[in-house]
Amino acid sequence: MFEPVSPVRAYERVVEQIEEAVFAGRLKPGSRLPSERDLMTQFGVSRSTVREALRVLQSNGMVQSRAGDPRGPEVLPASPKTLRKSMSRLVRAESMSLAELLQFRMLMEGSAYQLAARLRTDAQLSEMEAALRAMADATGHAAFSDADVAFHDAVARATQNTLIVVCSNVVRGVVLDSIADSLANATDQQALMRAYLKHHSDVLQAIRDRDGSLAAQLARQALYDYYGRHLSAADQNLLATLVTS
Amino acid sequence: MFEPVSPVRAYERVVEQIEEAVFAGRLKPGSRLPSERDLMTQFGVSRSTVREALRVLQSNGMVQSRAGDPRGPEVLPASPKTLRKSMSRLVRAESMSLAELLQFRMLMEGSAYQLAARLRTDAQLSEMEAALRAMADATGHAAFSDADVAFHDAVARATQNTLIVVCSNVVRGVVLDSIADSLANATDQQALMRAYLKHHSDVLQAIRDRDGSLAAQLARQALYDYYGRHLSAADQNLLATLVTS
DNA sequence: CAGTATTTGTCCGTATGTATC
DNA sequence: GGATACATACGGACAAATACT
Repeated sequence: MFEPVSPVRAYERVVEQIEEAVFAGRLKPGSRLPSERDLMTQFGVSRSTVREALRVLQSNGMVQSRAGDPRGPEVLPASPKTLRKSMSRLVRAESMSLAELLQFRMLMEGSAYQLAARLRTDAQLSEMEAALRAMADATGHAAFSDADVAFHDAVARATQNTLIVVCSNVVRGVVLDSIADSLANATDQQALMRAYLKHHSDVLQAIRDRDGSLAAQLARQALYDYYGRHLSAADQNLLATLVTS
Repeated sequence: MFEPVSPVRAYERVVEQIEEAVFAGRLKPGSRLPSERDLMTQFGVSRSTVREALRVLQSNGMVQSRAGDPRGPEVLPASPKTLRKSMSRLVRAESMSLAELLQFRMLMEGSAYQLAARLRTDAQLSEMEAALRAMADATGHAAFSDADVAFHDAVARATQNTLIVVCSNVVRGVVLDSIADSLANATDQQALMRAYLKHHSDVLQAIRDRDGSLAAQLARQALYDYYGRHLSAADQNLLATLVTS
């Protein structure tokens, strides 16, 4: 019948009002909020309350205040930064297994590559080719990994879907965090890198030909070959069936 | 040669330390933080600084303080609530379109249904059948929607992948947030619900038969038919090609 | 059940470092 | 370089809310 009520703090109402003004467009990105002292009088609350509200808004990536700036706190444009932060937090807290992460990444990147093969522009194709050359020219593992990130990022951007870009980015980062040391200490590192490079070259050709299904399958295969060794036999079998799906 | 430095506020360092303790498992969900006065002395900062840090942690869903509780702020378990909040924010700020959201959901649920068709147990199949019956028996829109959620959740759980469960849940919630009013005010609501129910029945049969590809395609088709009307013609064309992929 | 002690929520005042004009 | 206004951080204070005895 009735809903339980929770007391609404003063700082929360300040947050709500400023949030609402931003969403309604009355406060555009780049514009400035009144100073903390002005906000005190406008909201009729103390300085501490205003500050707590500003800290919350800052933590959510909506405003940014700098000490001594007479123009007041800046209203920031919406960005997926906080989305990435909260997703990373969740992944870390849930302590998900590497198999789950890798499975998710195979599904996600498979879809991403399929879309990218259809929607990519010539300029984006050039970006991917440049990243692939950087991978081939890379001497150390760090440079190779950076170029790899650039390649995947170019593909994700080609999908023109913010969520795919962010999710791919986050999951890739978490996977790397989990087994970065294993990769760096691999005995047959050179052979792995060559095989990985070959995979990317094949994928790129599929994207060039706008063959989405092939690109998706090759992308899943590359992930499986590169990371699958770190899984149990049972998990390897499960993921192997995903490659050709 | 040198990296640019940005001043690190006192409250941020407090946040970092508490966050790190939670991630490292030294602070488990349900346990209590020291009182604000104890935190003052432990961190060597003023009470305002401690409070700003606690507000940030509370905004991120990691702790919860209640006025007058001598046990101190409670450490909360990880929850996808903030993930959903930040994603909704991006949509409201119009830096992410409904088309992107729906596209992502079609990819995600397609993969989920494919996996679920392979991995589902008989018990999970029974859950889905029960949810489908609840949808058929539902009188109002609210009950119908609740049963729909239960159905999708049972499918997501059948994948045995936490990330898929969470992401599906979050994206579904954000989509509903965006167009809940449009759905509730639809003139041909009854017809929509009947068509939606028929789709689910077909999908369930595919899951029963362990036909992953068919289940995935039917799931994408259901989403397109149910939500596609809210998109522009160009976006509809793009998503239509996704259905049969 | 009531009293008490503790904690949070909020306010005020002040000192200090900083960015802009 | 100086003046001004700002954010940062500190300390003290009181009322409301909560838990425990």
